[in-house]
Amino acid sequence: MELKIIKHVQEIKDNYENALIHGDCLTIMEHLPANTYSMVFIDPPYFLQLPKKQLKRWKSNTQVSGVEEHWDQFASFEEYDKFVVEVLNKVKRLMKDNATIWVIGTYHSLYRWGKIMQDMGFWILNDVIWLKSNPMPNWLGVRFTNATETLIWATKNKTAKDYIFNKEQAKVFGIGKVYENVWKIPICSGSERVKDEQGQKVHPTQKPIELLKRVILTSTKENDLILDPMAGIGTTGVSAYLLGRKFTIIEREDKYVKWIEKRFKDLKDLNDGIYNNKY
Amino acid sequence: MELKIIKHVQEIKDNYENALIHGDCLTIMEHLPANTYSMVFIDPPYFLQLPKKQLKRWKSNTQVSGVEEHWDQFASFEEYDKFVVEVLNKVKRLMKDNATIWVIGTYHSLYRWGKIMQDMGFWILNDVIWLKSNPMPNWLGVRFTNATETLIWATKNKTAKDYIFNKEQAKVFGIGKVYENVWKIPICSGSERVKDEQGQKVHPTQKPIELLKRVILTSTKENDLILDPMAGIGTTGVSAYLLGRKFTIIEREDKYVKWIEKRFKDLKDLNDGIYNNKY
DNA sequence: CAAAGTCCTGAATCATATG
DNA sequence: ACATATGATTCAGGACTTT
Repeated sequence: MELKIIKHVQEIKDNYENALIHGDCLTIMEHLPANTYSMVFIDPPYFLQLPKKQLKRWKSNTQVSGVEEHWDQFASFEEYDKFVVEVLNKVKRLMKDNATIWVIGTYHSLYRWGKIMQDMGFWILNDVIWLKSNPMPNWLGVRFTNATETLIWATKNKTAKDYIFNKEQAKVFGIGKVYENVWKIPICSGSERVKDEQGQKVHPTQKPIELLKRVILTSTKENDLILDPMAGIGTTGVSAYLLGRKFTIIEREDKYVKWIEKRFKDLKDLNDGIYNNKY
Repeated sequence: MELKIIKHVQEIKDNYENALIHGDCLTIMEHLPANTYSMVFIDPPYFLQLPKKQLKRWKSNTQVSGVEEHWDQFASFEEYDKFVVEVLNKVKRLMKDNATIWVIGTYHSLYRWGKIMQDMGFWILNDVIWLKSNPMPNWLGVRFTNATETLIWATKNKTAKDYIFNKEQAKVFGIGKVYENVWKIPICSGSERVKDEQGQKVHPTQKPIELLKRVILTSTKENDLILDPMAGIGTTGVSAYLLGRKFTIIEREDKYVKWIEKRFKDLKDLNDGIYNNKY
C-alpha cells in the first residue's frame, strides 16, 4: 500500500486518491474538486466541556484521562456551531449527488450537527446507535452510564435517491434480523489501539475498525472514494484501504499524521484479520 | 382514582394535582404556578414530514398508518422550532430548581429539541436509547430499520445538582450491570394498546407504560408532581398514578381527553400488573 | 504451559466539604 | 470563583504476574 502523504496544497491536484493530506480541513477542502466523493465520514471534536479537575480512581493510584486536547476546546456553542457550518458547507460541495455523509457523536454536540444539517438541507436517512459492550461506568452513580454513541447518516438533500445501502451487509451487522440501526461493538482496545513507546494511547478517541467497516460496507461500493476531513489516528483510511475503497483523509496535527503513516506501514496484520472478523 | 378533568382555565388554581387539563399547553402552562414540578415528560409531535398520500404496503392492501394527524403538521422547520422554544420557555418556569425534563423523539425532530435546549441553558444529563424489541421493519430495504427512539434527560441548568437519580432502579432497567442508558422495551401493543369500538388504535404513537415506568422510577420520588404538557392518550398520567406520583397532564384534542378519561376508569387491571412486570 | 489472580483503563459534560 | 482534601460508589476486557 502506497499511502501518499501530501504536505502542500499545490500537490493536491489529481493526487488526492489514497492520500493523507496534512493541513486544516477547512483550507484543504477548498482545493479538492466538487462532486467527487461517494461517502464522507466525520468524527469531529465532541466539545465535551470536561471540568478541569480530573476524577481520581480510588482503587488504583491513577486518574481518568479525559479528552483535554486543544482540538476539543471551543469558546462557546456559538463558536462550535460556526465550525460545524463551515465544515458542512465545504463537505457538501465535495459530495457527489448520491453521496451520503456520516457524523458520529454524543449528546454533548451531536444534536447541534443534526439540527444544522437539517437546516442546511441535508436529508437524514437514519441514526445508527453504536452500543458499546464495555463502556466506562458512571462510578459515582449520578447519571446513566453512557454506553452509546450515535451516528447520523444523511444525503445531501431530500431528492437524492440512488444512494448506496447494502442491506445484506446491514442485516449481518444489526442486532436483529431486519438490519436494525443498532450495532453492538466493543470500544477500541488491545492490540488494535495505537500506543506510543511508553505504552500510552496515542489518540484519546480512536474508533474501532469494526465500526468503520460497518459504515463502509453498508454505504459504499468497492473502489468508491471516501473522504474523512478529520482523520485523527486514521481509522477511516485504514478501514477503507482494507475493504478496497479509495480515500482522502485530512489531518491537522503533525503528531497524528506521523502515526497514521506508521499505521499504514504496519497494515499486514490488519489485512489478514479483517475478512475473518478479527475486526 | 379520582381524575380531575379541567375544562376551563379558571378551574386550574390549586386544583392541578392529578388533573387532566383540556386545552392548548402553551395557554394552559401560563396558568400554572412557577417552580412546581419535579419532573416533566414531553412526547412532542415528531414532525415526520411524511407525504400526504398514504404509504402503500408492498403487495398488500393494508395501509401503513403514518402519523398524519393535524397536530403533526408544521409548515416548516422554522415554525416547528418556534413551537419548541415556546414550549421549553413555559416548561422551564414550571420546573423546580432540581427538576429534570425528558423529551422523547427520533432524528426527524429530536436534534432540534436537543440543540434548542442547550441554547436555552438546559443541561443534558444523558440521552437514553429506547431499543424496540419488535420494531416495524423497513420493508423497502433502502434504509436501516429504525429500532430506537431517543430520550433526552436534562436539568434546567448546569448548576442544578440535587436532581433525583435512583440508580438502583436504573440498574434493573439497563441492559448490563451499570445502569446503562439503553432500555430494551417492546412497542405498545396487545391489550395495553387503546383501541376504539372498531378495534382501531386510538392514538398513532401510544408509548408503552414500561417506558414511562422507567422514566418515573429513575427520576422521581414517591408523591413527586409530574407534568406532561402533551398528554396524548395519557400514558404519563396513568403511569404516574400507578407508581404513586402526582401529575398534571394537558391535552388539546377532545378525542384524546375522552379516551384518557376512559382509561383511568379502566385502571384496575393496570394496577394489578405494574408491580409484577406485566408492564 | 495452563490457570488463576492482579492491575490498568476507557469521548466522563460523574461528589462534597472546607478554606 | 477558585483550589484542595476527603472519601470508599464502577464493569468489561486485555495485559501482565503469579501459582
